[in-house]
Amino acid sequence: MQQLLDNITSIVDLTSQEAEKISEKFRTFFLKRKKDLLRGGDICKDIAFVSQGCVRSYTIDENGNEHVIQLAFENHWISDLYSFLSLEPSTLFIEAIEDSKLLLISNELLEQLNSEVPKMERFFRILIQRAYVSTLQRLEKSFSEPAAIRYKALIEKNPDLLQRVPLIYIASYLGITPESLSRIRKQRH
Amino acid sequence: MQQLLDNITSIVDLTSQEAEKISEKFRTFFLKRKKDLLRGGDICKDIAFVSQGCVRSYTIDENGNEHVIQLAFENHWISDLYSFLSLEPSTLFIEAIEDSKLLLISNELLEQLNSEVPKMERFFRILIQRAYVSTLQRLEKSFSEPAAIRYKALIEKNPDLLQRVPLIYIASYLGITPESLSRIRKQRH
DNA sequence: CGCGGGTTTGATGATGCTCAAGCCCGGTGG
DNA sequence: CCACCGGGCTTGAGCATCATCAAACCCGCG
Repeated sequence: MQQLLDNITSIVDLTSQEAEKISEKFRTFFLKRKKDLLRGGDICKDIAFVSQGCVRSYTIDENGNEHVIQLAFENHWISDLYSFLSLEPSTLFIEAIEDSKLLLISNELLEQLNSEVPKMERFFRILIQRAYVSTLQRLEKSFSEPAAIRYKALIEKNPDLLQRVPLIYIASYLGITPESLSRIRKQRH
Repeated sequence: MQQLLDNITSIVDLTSQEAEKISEKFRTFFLKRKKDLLRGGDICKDIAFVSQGCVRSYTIDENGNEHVIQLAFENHWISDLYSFLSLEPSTLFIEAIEDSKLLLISNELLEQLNSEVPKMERFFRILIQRAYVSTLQRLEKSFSEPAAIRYKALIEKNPDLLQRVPLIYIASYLGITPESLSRIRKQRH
């Protein structure tokens, strides 16, 4: 739980009372490898902070192909924001890649928290801003750079990805097939 | 200015005092076709609400190719959020496609506004959330669907695009070249 | 009238996909 | 303890999509 508070205070300051109010709204949840936190079609009732482990979100398109939207290691957040906020059925699946420990907060408790600790509104705004900016960059790179370069950049920025995430998910995150990634990896060095 | 307030109250309620405080922080700015609001390398000092006209943001990659990031008509917002919030030099250009009327708010005035009218924090959080979600969908579609289908969907959702935005920018927004878009348009009907 | 931006057309090639097959290896059950 | 899965990864052949380069076209506007 301290880990969560550290994550929040890296963006906004908290008094100990505020920290207390935050802590009591989150609940711990253990998710085994390959198990779902969210299934497409369900309503996404929680936002998750990854305390330990590794989690991915993905969609399944009309042809039945998976597309990894997000990869979240420790100290990152994951959710289907659209469903969480609109209360519409989700189009995303969220699944553990490793046995993971999550801290969850529900929609209702987040509403409460936002009114009790207005700073949290700011915190989440900044969190979402960063996610938005990085998604725009990801989009732009996917238009301007071939997959080989995006792969190299991804691994350099995140070396433990290779140890912890199967290549099929890395390929999907990059928007290519496992076969293409395999061929990319074979080239050069 | 009423247009701006309408846009805000479509998401959060405002008292007339709050509306007043908001109005006085924005300034009107006319931007001629082909003129820049922001140049890459500069710091993005304002967020813009498009009151009339049409504006685009784009990057220029290492090879000198432009990539349209955003297209904003009336009642939409545009900025380089990354630069605006971090005060780092921008990587984006923002340019008018049509003669446009913008309402601008600077970083400092927005800070003030956020503290005077805390609802604005909420408003912008929701605005950014929506932008984030739609960018994620755009990314996923660009991985899962060929350009021809994305083009069709874009035009159906936004028919006046064809009247108002040159095809080169539409192509770029879709992540393809003008030549490819031309060929897509030639096929089927 | 001619310039120039936007669009089209054609030829060729790169990137990445599909389908099919095989390999490697860790886990499970007999 | 071994045999046999089965998931993850690789390899190959052929193909779709889209890019590149070069040229021509169209048309509004100075």
